Amino acid sequence: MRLSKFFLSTLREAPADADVVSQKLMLRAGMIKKLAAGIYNYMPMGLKSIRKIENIIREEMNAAGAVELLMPVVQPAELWMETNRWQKYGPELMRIKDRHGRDFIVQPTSEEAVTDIARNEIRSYRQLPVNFYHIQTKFRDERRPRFGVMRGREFTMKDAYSFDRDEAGAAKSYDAMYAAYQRIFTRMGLTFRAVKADTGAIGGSRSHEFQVIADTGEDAIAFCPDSDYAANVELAEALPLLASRAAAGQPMVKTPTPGKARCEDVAMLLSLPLTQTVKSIVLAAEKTDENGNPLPAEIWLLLLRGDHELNEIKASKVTGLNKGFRFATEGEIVEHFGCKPGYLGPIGLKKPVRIVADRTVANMSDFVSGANEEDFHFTGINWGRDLPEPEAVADIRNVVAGDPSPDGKGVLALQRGIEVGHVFYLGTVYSAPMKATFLDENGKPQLLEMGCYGIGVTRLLGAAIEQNHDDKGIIWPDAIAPFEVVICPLGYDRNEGVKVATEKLYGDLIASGVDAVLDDRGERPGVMFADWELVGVPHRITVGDRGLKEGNVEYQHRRDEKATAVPVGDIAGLIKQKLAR
RNA sequence: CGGGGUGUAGCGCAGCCCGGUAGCGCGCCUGGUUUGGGACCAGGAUGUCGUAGGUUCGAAUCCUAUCACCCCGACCA
Repeated sequence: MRLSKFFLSTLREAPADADVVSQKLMLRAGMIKKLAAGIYNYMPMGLKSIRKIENIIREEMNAAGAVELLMPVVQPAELWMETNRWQKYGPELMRIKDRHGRDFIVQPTSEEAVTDIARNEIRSYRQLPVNFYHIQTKFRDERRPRFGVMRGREFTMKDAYSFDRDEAGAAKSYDAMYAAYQRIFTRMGLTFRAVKADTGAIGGSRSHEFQVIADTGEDAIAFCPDSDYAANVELAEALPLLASRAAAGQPMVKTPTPGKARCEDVAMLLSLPLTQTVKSIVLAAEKTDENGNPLPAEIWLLLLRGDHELNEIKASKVTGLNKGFRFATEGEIVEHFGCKPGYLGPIGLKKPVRIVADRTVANMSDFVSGANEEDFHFTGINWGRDLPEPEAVADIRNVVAGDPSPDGKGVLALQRGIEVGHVFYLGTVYSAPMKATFLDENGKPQLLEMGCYGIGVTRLLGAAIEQNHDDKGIIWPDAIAPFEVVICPLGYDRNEGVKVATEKLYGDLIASGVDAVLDDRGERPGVMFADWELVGVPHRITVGDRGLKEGNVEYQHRRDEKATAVPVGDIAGLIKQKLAR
């Protein structure tokens, strides 16, 4: 591609409303333009990378046996009513009406549409398994769109849906997709990790997220450097840090702790380690009577060690809290504890509450907790002696670095990631309400077993940049760079020698299938270098009069400090070698 | 959704308090000189000052409404 036939529009300064580095760089490099909150134009330079991402995905999906089709962006509400998602999805689901007043949605995902296809088209077990996918525009009306294309409202997603005759088949389909995803992100040149993820209401163990590792990621990942254990912190199991409970060694004492509402402050005041304190988190579970009338909320006290954090997803799996909960109001807290937040604890309650201790807390002894009296804590608290054993002991905290790995093979480390893919076993959650069945060998209808597999195409663009940039701009991995190579001729418009050598080189590269761009603007070198470093093309060849006199051009990788001289005759070969062609 | 903030040229910003008919840098256009890290000189174009009302002789500036956008919060005892 000659730049004069393409379109490049860079900015020296990023628009003021850009919040993350990938968004700033994409805007500055002219890859995207914001049209509205969370809605972007993809400019030619951005689209080039997107197409490369899509093609890698497409090739690997096809190789894994999936079949591409295309389902519409606008879908009838009736389909979404069948699965009850019309009611359940909430305001993120964009709802529109046509001219007749009929309800439609703008698809955030396509389970309904694909299940509708499946129930109409799949009649026999002989047609199974099958995996349909498409790469299509999605819309989710995010509460707060941000992070550029990483959490936009409109975005492109590859979503695949497998259909199998039984769970064993679905497991195979799942494994095939898992393997395909490994290949896809590897080919893109990204550092990533497949982590175990929450399965929500569906349960089971088959759910993995593919996380691109980046410090700026929204998700926290726990992994074990000594094994292959990796899980989203939402899910990562926290083992008890105390194997057993030590015998009580102190009497329980009410201690003044004026103004010290946080565990850290109390520990410091009393010169105790933070690990000797217990924090109290009060939740409320709404209750209704048989007729569905609201009853007073049931109040729960969750106890965590002072240095630990509540994991709400884990809490939501505790029996009694699994129907939904919220944080208790201050009124509810005062009513049950007789005290304002800051000095709460399990001892001296005004009204009974249900108590859940984290696994570690359950094995603590001589610990410190609020006294349910403003400006007082108890020290030397012991289970069984000073208060009854907790009603329930559960894993309700986030793991922290240094925790033992759940597989028993070392300790956990934490890192941050950007979720770019998710593979998920669905079972019959869509096929059942939509009555998507096939006939088995005995002519009996059976529900289709499903799995779904998503890749955020446009999010990948941002994630790749978050992972690969420096203060000058983007540094694309070869496979998803808008161009693989840029040729910067110095004096293209006025030096015949440079022009001839450049044209020859450009012709050679194009003929070898290299995706090269020739900067034929005749710009000054500083302008060209700055632009292409911003855009992030990984390989640069500089053709200048000075080098040509020695028979050389210059090669510089975007990560190289300096250019190296390469004989004119060797450069095309060098590039092909670098690109592994 | 709650709180805060901002809307002035393609981008970044000043002007607003104290009303008098809009400016700076970058970019863009023309000509010239330059040409190995975002050149220089000269000339030039571009704004319904987010929108709609109101106050006023006069509104970017004051008032009201509205829209858009951004930030923070909604993991906490």
